[in-house]
Amino acid sequence: MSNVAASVPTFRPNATKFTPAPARMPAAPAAKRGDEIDFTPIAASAREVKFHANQAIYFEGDDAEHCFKVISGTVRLCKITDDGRRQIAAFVGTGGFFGWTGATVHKYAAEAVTGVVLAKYPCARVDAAVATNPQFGRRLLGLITTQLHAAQEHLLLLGRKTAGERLATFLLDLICRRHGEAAQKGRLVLPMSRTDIADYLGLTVETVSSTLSSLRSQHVIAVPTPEIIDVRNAAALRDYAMMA
Amino acid sequence: MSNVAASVPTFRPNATKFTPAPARMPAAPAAKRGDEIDFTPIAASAREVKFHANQAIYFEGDDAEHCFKVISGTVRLCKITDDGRRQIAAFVGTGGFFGWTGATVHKYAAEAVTGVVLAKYPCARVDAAVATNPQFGRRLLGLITTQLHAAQEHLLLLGRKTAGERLATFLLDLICRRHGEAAQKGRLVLPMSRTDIADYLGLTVETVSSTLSSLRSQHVIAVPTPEIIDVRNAAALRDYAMMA
DNA sequence: CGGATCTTTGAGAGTGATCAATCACAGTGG
DNA sequence: CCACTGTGATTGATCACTCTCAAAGATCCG
Repeated sequence: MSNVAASVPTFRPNATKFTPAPARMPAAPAAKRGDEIDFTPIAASAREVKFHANQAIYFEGDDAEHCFKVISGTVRLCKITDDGRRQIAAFVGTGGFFGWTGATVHKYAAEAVTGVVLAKYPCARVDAAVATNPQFGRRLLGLITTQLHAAQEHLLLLGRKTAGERLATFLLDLICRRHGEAAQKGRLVLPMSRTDIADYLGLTVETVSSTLSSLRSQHVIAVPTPEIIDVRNAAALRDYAMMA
Repeated sequence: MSNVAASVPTFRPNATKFTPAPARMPAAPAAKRGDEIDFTPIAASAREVKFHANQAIYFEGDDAEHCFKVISGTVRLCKITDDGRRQIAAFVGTGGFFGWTGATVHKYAAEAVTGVVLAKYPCARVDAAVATNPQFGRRLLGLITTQLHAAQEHLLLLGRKTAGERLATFLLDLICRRHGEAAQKGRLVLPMSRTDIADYLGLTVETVSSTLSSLRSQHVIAVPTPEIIDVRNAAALRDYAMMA
């Protein structure tokens, strides 16, 4: 099982040293969200680790020794085919949890999108906590269930939506989740590249770019810099996303 | 939130009365699989219910009062857009579990593909069992985690694979899961229609049909009747599916 | 200022969708 | 018994959305 596909850089030596989540990720105090999990039952076994942008956190097929909670930054979870095609299953932002697998190995790779700080927990400890602390197990179950629902929603996007609908849905999702509260309402600061967006939405970079340009020309959004998107007409965006 | 999309029949009055999973689903004694769950902790609260082919079990948005285990037959889990586009997130076969949601409502619709017999469990009971019986919670967590991984694998298929690869992957999956052990190795008895397959794979009926014809003309498969597919060359099928 | 990476733009090509028959089969009623 | 009807599957022609290929522009950093 060749995890390291030829063309996909997972540990770029020339990446910035660490860049602790730059302006892209304002240092807001990680407002508690409903889908966030309380790890106090296993807090003692936590260790803090850091990764810089585009560094691999683990590969698909690696032994599942640890799972992680994002303290700051953004992580992508992805699968890669032998010929290099990549699909990003999810972006995990501050407060998010990933890396849990019932099996002995990880089923997908995890990579840092920005510089990230993570809390690292031994899977064995998590499993033990589940087996002894029903309340903890219940919360973890709720978290994984939420992730399953998100994945199913994404199936609809990848299977049945057009490029315009995908982009609009993506932007609206970001507005809702608001990784790192932007100062102004309607302003999105994207932590990820166009390539990442394309691999998340099942499109090519070129299609992402031209679709954004199309939205821009209709004054639905403005793109002052590539990583900043101002939503000028949220209603039109919702129409585009095929949502009531 | 209009669940009942105009063109999609969810409760056809002219459907066969019950047809308890015909030849399509041989009455094999549901060999225990690893991803099956033991519901003895809440067995007392179970009730057996039946649905005939194409009958809705619940709609997206319905109150999440029950979850289900498949005793016999096949169920589809799907989402439908306002304009009628449908995406099937998963097929659930004998022994499978569905309908669990941490939230108060179901996040997707469930419909019988064939005539099905289900064991029905109150969500509240399941939740209570999770909160009091750590072993049960642990098993349920493992089950949902497996479903999440399956969904993520499907994301790769919908986002990055060609029509041929999708069909090949689908057939190989069926061979592995082998809903109802077919007598002979390599013979698949499809419980679902071409339309269902198309909505599962993010394609149209026509593309599914012509892709199957293409595989047939290359002697990779044989299709004696529309619902029977004999895999003649599994190796070629694996090549098609882009798998090592 | 030069080099690398990322983004944008545009022209052309191709896969899968759309549109339109035809076929196959089961159930129904004459 | 057999035309009639309705549903689902198949096939083919055409279309279009997105990909591919190519190049230029933008930004960052040395």
